[in-house]
Amino acid sequence: MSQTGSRKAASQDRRAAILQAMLELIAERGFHDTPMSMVSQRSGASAGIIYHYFDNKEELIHSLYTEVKIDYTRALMQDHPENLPPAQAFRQIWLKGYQYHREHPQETLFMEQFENAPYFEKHPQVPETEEALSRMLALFSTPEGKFKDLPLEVLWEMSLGVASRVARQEHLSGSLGLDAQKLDLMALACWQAVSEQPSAQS
Amino acid sequence: MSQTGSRKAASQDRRAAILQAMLELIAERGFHDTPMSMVSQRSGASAGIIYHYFDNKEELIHSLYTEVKIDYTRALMQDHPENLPPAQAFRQIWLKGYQYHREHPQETLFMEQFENAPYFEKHPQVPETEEALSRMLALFSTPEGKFKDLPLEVLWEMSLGVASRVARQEHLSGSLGLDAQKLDLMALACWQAVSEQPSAQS
Amino acid sequence: MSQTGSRKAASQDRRAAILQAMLELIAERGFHDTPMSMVSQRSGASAGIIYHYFDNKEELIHSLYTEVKIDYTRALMQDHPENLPPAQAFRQIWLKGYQYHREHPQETLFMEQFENAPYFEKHPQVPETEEALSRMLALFSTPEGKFKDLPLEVLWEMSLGVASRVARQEHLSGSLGLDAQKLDLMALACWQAVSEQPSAQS
Amino acid sequence: MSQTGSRKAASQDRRAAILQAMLELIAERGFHDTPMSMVSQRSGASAGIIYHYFDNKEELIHSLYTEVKIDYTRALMQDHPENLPPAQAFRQIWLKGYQYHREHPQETLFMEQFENAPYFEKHPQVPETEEALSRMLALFSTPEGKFKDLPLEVLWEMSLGVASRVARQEHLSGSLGLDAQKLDLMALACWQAVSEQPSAQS
DNA sequence: AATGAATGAGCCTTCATTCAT
DNA sequence: CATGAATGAAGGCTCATTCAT
Repeated sequence: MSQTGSRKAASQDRRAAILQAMLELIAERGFHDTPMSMVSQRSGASAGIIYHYFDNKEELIHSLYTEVKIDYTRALMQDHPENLPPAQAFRQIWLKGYQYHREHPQETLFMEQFENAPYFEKHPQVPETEEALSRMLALFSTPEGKFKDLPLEVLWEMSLGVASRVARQEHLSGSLGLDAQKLDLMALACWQAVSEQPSAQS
Repeated sequence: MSQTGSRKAASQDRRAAILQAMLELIAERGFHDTPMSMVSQRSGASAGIIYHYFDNKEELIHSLYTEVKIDYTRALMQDHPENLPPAQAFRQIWLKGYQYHREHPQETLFMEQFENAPYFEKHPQVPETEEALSRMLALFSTPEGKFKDLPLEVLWEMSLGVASRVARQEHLSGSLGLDAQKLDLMALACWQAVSEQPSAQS
Repeated sequence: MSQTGSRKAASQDRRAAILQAMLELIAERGFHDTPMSMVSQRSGASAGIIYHYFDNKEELIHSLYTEVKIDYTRALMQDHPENLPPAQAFRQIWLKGYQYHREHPQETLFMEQFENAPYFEKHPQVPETEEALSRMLALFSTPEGKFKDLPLEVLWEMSLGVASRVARQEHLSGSLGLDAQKLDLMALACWQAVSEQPSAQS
Repeated sequence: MSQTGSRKAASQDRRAAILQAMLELIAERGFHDTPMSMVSQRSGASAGIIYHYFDNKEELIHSLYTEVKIDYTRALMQDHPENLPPAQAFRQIWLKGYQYHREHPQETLFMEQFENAPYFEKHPQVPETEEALSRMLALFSTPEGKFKDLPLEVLWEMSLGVASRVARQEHLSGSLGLDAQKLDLMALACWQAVSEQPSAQS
């Protein structure tokens, strides 16, 4: 059984290596400039065996997306502070999102590409993400701090979407000079955008 | 001269037809799932003649990007209101941006894809866009209304970037139920994000 | 008539320009890397009009070959010395051949390529060449100086063939350091090869 | 190991079949009238697999040239007689050269074409050929028999160059009626051309 | 006669996927 | 399970030739 165990482990390693290779290559070159032969080479797996783990290239990419999305969601929710005023909670989550994207540029580029690719059938919802999202939302439906009355998608774009895109731009074009103070200002700006402001209308 | 003129006109028509076909197809299928043969078919031009108008596929796409970008910029600046309070000016521009994206989903999808494609060398700056951008910026460096002290790229993502991405999502996933009131709220939210707020609570 | 004459002259000029362009381009790039469009460009003739002068690319090349071959033959026979001892006559002709090839590298490269191209149907004999050849031969069937009893083609390769190939090599690889003395030695060597030697067997 | 061996053998066979097909086709039709699809068909290999063995068409042709050149060189040096008077040694080598070209018309046509093709960058020296050439030269720098004081390229054209071109002509235009006696006479003629003659008449 | 835009067959090459070993 | 040679359908692009103007 220990043998079976190690075989299984080796198998999981190989699967992971393939996913990792695909992730790196897509970030570097894009979907279509990433031939399976290159994934094979980079991952150390033979061309044939990849089709043992994944039905085809498309399915491999969908699997990768699911894994990355879960990883990202976990990062967002990790060490989640309980009992914090909404503004603070938002700030922390926003900063964690930004940090994730900065520390995982490949994942960021990949998600961006994937979500922009019209030839990929709509990816099924990732349950982990859905659940985390609703947990997050609950934090911001309190008397002390509410979101504006806008669709969830819009709120997302105004907050974590901005974090993602700014982090991606920083990665691609070098630094934008965002120090801790500027990051705080950005988190605040997003909070001002999504939250009900005391005396809004200028 | 009328003969030369009509020949020129026909030639321009064909060029435009090719660009249009490429635009539609990229929006529908993406760069790499758009073979030149399909562009040829859709545009009614023969496969060979495309290379009379464009050096190669890549150059065709770059040309398309330039044209679309200019078109978009024009839309943003059209009927530009002089002597408006910054908050109002911002609101108008934001709404025009949003409107453009809603009315030009293909252009929107295309720009998004193009700007996300790692295999496209940096496209040369489009002068029209640069100029419009600086004209816009001038509107928001007044005592009555200033932008937050954040890089231009960040401000863009928090404002017109949001308009683009929300419009794109609406196009892809059907309506998000954004009526005029919600759009106003969104424009305001973006303004709150990018502008210096009177008493920013911590 | 003067108009007709000048029209005819212009027409001939154009024809010549086309042939010249093709000659240059083939020498520089070879048959197959010489598109008709390039011939059109270099010659200043439109793509369409070329087919007014020549049936197709192949016929154009055959016409060029005929012209070049006649030109070459004329050069060989020009100022032909009468009443010279065979050895002297041979030397003069050989040197004229060599000189032609040095002064006309494009023609030389073209003839070489043409005669080596398996896809060109056998070119019909050029009468001018045939006639010149037999006039030349007559010079070397005298008691004082005879050719060896070998087929004409062999004698050709041992004499003017060598001149052609050496001149071509010099052109391609820069100088081989062939001064007047060496050229004389080469002419002599060829004469020794083709002529009956007094006491041959070493 | 026998398995690996046979796989290797099969692989070598296929490589050889591709080279052979290319050789035949170039001899029949020339480089540019030999599409890869035809090489694929003639060799029995699929179109794609050719690129497993060779980077591209050009590299395939260069590889072919190297192989043919080595083969030719081997033929020239095979059973090389030691301690023969230079005139005899020359005669033997010349005849072997001629014989090779007669027995290998495809190789002959191919080499001729290759060496005449302006679009092929200079092929890297083939070491085997270089070495054989210098071994040959040594035979003809003795008191009893010397070459004329002419560049090596010239001597080559006057000797083995002639053998090649005559053999090629015989192949293309049928027999020139060259029996053993005539061949001996040709070998002698070439020797007379390249060697210092006792009393060279002017 | 002259132009040059247009055609479309064909070329070289790539690559997702399969399958004999 | 694993390998990697093999397949063959495209894909981007070229170019000899035609034809509307």
